[in-house]
Amino acid sequence: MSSWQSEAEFLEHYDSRHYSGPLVSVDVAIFTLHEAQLKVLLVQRGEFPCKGRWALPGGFINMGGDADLYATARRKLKDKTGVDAPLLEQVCSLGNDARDPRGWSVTVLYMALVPWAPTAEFMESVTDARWWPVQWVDELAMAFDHAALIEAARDRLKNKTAYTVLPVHVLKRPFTLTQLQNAFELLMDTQLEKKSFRRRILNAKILEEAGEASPEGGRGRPAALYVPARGSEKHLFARVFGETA
Amino acid sequence: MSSWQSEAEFLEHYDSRHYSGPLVSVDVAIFTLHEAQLKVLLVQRGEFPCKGRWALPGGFINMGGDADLYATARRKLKDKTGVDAPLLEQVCSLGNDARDPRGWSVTVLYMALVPWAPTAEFMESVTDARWWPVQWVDELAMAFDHAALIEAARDRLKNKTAYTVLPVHVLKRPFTLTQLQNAFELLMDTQLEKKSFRRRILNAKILEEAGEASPEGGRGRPAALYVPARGSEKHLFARVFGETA
DNA sequence: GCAATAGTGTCTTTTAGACAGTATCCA
DNA sequence: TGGATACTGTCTAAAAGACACTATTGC
Repeated sequence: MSSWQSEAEFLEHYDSRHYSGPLVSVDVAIFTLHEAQLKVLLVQRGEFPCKGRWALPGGFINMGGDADLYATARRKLKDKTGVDAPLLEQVCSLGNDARDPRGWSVTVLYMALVPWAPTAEFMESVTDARWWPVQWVDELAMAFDHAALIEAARDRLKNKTAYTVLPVHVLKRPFTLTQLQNAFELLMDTQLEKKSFRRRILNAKILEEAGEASPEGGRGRPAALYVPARGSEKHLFARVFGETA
Repeated sequence: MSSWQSEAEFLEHYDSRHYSGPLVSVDVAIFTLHEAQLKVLLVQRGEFPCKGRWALPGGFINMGGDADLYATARRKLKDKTGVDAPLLEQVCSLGNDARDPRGWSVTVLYMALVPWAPTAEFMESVTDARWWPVQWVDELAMAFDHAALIEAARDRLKNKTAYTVLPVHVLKRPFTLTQLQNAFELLMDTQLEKKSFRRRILNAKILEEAGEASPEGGRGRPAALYVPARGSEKHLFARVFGETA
């Protein structure tokens, strides 16, 4: 093809404007728990294409300011929730020539888990964004293939909850084991045995005691409070949970 | 920003050439088993940048011909191995402003597993590609961040082998349980108990008997032969294997 | 018979499921 | 005392680890 003698010479003559590739965006499925429901943050698009429809927070990479894909995702998360470094991880990438009317486009999908409380105040200042129960997504007019993206993130969430302690990230700390079990149940969309749950979590030594609290309704025995121990995010159970094989 | 009245009008005036995003490529880490070693397919780059260095098969999306990212990956796989539809799945995407000297670039990484035999003949016609034992990758002059990509794919391979029957994809069919166990051990880089292995695989009912064969060395008791049953790729074990917790 | 490979019996250990039981709070 | 919530005891079941054992072949 070309006949440059060195990489330096090649790069000197390389002009990235001659490259025309697909559109690239980063989208973030941000989940939280509120009012005993799993909710996802959606923004109503103010511009074409898909103006007026609901979409995941996301957009193009800022090639000047974003050091990497994770930085783009983190920026999007902070823009909409005000929250910084909770759980934020890549789910997958999706690209084809049909998902965006502007042409071949690729999105890198991230998912985030945040406790609801710290976002509440900030969210009031973000007029175009709101939390929707995930079950309602089917009913909404969704932009692009974002309904499918949410499902992909939702699946990952469900799967990972079965062998990690991912749900600690949607609770404000400290929390009780009952609250944690509720979080697990909502993320996995299934009921769990109380005894099995507590045995599993406590035996793994991934929580630290942090006092005790009176029960939510005011009535009942006070519950022990916990915070995640250092490194608990990395704990992998050898066996998945909640399968009545 | 703009003031188009309808999506059709917006699209009519949209010119994708005004968009300047990151370079996007798809790279495929293709693994096989040969001579009792896990090997990865690398090609020696003939062009700048990184001319002369070893790289994963990959390149830009053909926006005219590739329907989606998977199609691009599949094309790359077929170009280099002649093999079509074995195991091919997305691992992750990696993007930053440092991995390619041409500027901000994103790669979508796939991994593939193929039996060695069907690739052998085709590979002779592909002069710039060869199988390298994965342990040797550290010693090679690798292009871009491809050493890191290989490690990411390798990690995924190891993890998934612990709760699926992924390794069936690197064996030519039919195979014996001993061959399958060897494949598991090479992909997981650990030793497995024979009895536990056989119990796990056979109880899961994911293999079908397919006659028997005389042992490889000519000596010894003949072994039962198996092929994967339909749907076996989707089988998920509830417990990871090979952990002496 | 021996070497080599294939395959089994069986005991222990770990951890989840089931579910009834006890503990501690408020009114 | 009773209702509500938190927490435990304990039996069973499933599946992995360990490892010695038997089975079938070629020489």
